[in-house]
Amino acid sequence: MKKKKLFLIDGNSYCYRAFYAIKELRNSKGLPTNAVYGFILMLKKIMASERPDYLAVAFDVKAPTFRHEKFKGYKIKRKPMPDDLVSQMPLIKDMVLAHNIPVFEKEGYEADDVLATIAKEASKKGLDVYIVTGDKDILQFVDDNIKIYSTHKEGLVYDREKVRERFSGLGPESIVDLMALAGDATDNIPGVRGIGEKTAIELVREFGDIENLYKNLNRVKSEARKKLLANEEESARMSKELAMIDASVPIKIDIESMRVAEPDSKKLLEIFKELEFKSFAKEISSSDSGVRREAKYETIRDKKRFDEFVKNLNKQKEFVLDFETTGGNPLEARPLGVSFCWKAGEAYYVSFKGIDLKYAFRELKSILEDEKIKKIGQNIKYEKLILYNYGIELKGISFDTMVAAYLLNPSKLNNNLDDLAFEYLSHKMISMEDLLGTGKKKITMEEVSVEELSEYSCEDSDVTFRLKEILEQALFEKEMDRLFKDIELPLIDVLSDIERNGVKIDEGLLKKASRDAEKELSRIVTKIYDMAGGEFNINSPKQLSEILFDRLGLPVIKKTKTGRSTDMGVLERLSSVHPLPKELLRYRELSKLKSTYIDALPELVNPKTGRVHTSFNQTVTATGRLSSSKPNLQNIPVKTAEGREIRRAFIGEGDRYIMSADYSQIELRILAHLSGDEELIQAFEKGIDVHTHTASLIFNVDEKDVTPEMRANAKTVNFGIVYGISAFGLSRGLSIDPQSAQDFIDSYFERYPRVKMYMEDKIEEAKDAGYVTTLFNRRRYIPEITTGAMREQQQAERIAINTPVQGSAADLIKIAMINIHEEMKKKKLDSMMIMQVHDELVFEVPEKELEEMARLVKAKMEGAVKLKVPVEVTVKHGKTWLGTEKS
DNA sequence: CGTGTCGCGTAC
DNA sequence: GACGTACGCGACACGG
Repeated sequence: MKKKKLFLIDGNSYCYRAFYAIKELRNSKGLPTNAVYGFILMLKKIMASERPDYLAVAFDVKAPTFRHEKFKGYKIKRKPMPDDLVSQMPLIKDMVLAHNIPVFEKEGYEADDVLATIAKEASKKGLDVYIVTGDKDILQFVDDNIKIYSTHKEGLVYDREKVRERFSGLGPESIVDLMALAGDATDNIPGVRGIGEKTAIELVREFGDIENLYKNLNRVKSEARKKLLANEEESARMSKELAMIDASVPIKIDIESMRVAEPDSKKLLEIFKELEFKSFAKEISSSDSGVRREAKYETIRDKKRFDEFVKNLNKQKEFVLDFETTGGNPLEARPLGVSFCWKAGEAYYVSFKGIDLKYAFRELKSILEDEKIKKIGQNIKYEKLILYNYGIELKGISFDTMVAAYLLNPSKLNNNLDDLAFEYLSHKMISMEDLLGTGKKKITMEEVSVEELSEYSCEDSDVTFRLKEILEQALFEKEMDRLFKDIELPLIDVLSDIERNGVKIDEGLLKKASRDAEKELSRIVTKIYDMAGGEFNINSPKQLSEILFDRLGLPVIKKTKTGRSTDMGVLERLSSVHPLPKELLRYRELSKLKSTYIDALPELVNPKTGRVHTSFNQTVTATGRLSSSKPNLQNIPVKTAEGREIRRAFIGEGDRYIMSADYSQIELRILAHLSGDEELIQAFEKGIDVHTHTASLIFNVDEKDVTPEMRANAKTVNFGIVYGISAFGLSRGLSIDPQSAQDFIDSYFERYPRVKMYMEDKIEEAKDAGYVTTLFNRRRYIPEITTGAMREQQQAERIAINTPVQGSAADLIKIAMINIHEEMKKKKLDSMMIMQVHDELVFEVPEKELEEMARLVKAKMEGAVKLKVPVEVTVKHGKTWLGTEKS
């Protein structure tokens, strides 16, 4: 019979190894986790490759060991364990224990001693023992049954033979003498100064051990060597004792307890979730969380059962609904079925393969439009948009799990149901991949069997229902229930309307612009090739930098991660040395306009409505702003005259007008409010142009003497302040040296002292609480402010300054949107809200409503929140988004 | 041939 | 590297 294998792991050695092998890693709370992660990987690897029958881990105990007692001069030269590793040690021990692997620690002993003690015992019992460590001194214990498994070198296992090979013929019994002479830096054994491993091996081979060596010191050939040895005899003898491992540690050894067993998956899962090790967590948690195990799902496919179901649904106060569709864009997607849930573990799927869709919607309409029957969803805006297509207006939205999860942590990348289920319910959902397959065998939603789709959909609804309970409580505990109920939930209705409305695009104008741009681009391209001395791909920064810096020999101004920068700033500076960069700038400008706007916009016009319907995402930005995509309507050019022309293509339908309403200096006003700075508040109260005012303060001149250049500089400083200014950033913005920028900043803070205090307060707050908040208690966690490296901490400080300002502005405009939307409905206006661009709202307005809308919008925007400063809104209108005149 | 990353540039 | 927040284009590298 083959001998059973026992693996004994030196926990500390493993921890160090893991800590340095895995680059920095933290969970979202800022807790370092890299060593735990690495430890698990190594543990898994050894389990998989060596298949041990028994396993145990030993750790050093942070206390003076017998070695300290014995040798008062035994000074700790070893660097202390890094703080980020110290904090992980308990986690690692818990994790090991959760694997049902015993952990040994003994006060006054190091891990080596404990391991050796166990190894001797196990060896006696006839086990094949492997000690896993990076320490050299343990090699003294190698014998027929005990081998050392090195953590330093992959696959290196020391048996007797390997030890002899490594130390030129010397065996395990000579290790302590070798170390007595050569010492061991990693294990803090001094040895004899001036004697290295090579000399030590020679001496031990000749004299056997150091006792014999010192008896016969006169026989040492080299005089110099003799002197070294004589000088440090004491150190050598001490080193030998230090190197000797004590294999008689008084611990109880029960080999059977080390037998490899199944891990405690519940405990392990808890740890993995806390540390946010998603992949590990998924491995152990498949579908055992109870969601499906206890579930009763029903597929409704005939009319009789459906009619009964509708009666039942009508009795509910609140339920989840979730559509399965042919996918993607809600204006084009076709519903395949819909699931409902009003009780955990119970869900119903109505298949439109069995029930006629038109009939189903006719029956459901009154329920869906009943304000008093509450609706829950995961991204319920999607459900609302689907229903619009069938003339149903979903009312009574009471919860959205995606939005709720976003509020709880807006920095998270994903708030999809799979991730939320896993995070909050430890439930691994049926994935899209499970449903549709992958690669060549991939099918569409329509091809999925009704049974499978039903199971999938019911699970979604069920999970959404369960999530709601948890997220609702969490929002309440963090005092974000008002933000959720009063702002984010009502906003869903507003955003659905904006998206459905869309905006009319003048496709003819863009077609012509495209042809014009095409012509001009080809002219520029010819010129560029000519100047460059050949054709190349101008769009490729790599090829371009070869032309600029290699062929033309222009100076490299700035580097990127992967090469030499050719961005705008660089090209501008190069244009004084060579004519090519100027042409490139022109090319870049025009091709950007053409590819991103002129050609992209018409592609997104919905053929049914003749308009573009953007998606306004409510759960993307870390600050609380909205984002817009497909197309992004929030970055349509405005700075340059040529770019601004794009806005001419945004038009009203027929003879309707575009009306836009802008907050003036909203972020600076919010800064004035949040900081309470008298000087800044005064400036706004008096209606002074804030950039002129800042200029007069930092340049120390009368407001009437502020030159346009001074104002422009002050404007850049004002922006910088909001972004969490740094001398370097400002110097770049103003094209001046960092010292002069610092001078600007200093004089700014001198004149606006409370602004400076505000910034310091926010940084302090973020350090204390771990997060910052906005006017309406929107929260953003910034763990990097204490856990990060220098650079990250500085970035975190700027985030702490900027987020309350940017986020409060977002709160403000969201409130305005809700109030305007409500008022427009109440007054049954024919106008439509069609865009939001952070500090601007855009409407499509018939002529007869121009006046009323201008008044209404201005009043609601300015009055959204009462600040310590007046809020000003400028309303303009015109036939296009470009040609707007004051209303 | 699809996917992910990078450099770059647009907006507020 | 270097002042905040986004989205999206084209190029390119990578893995099937």
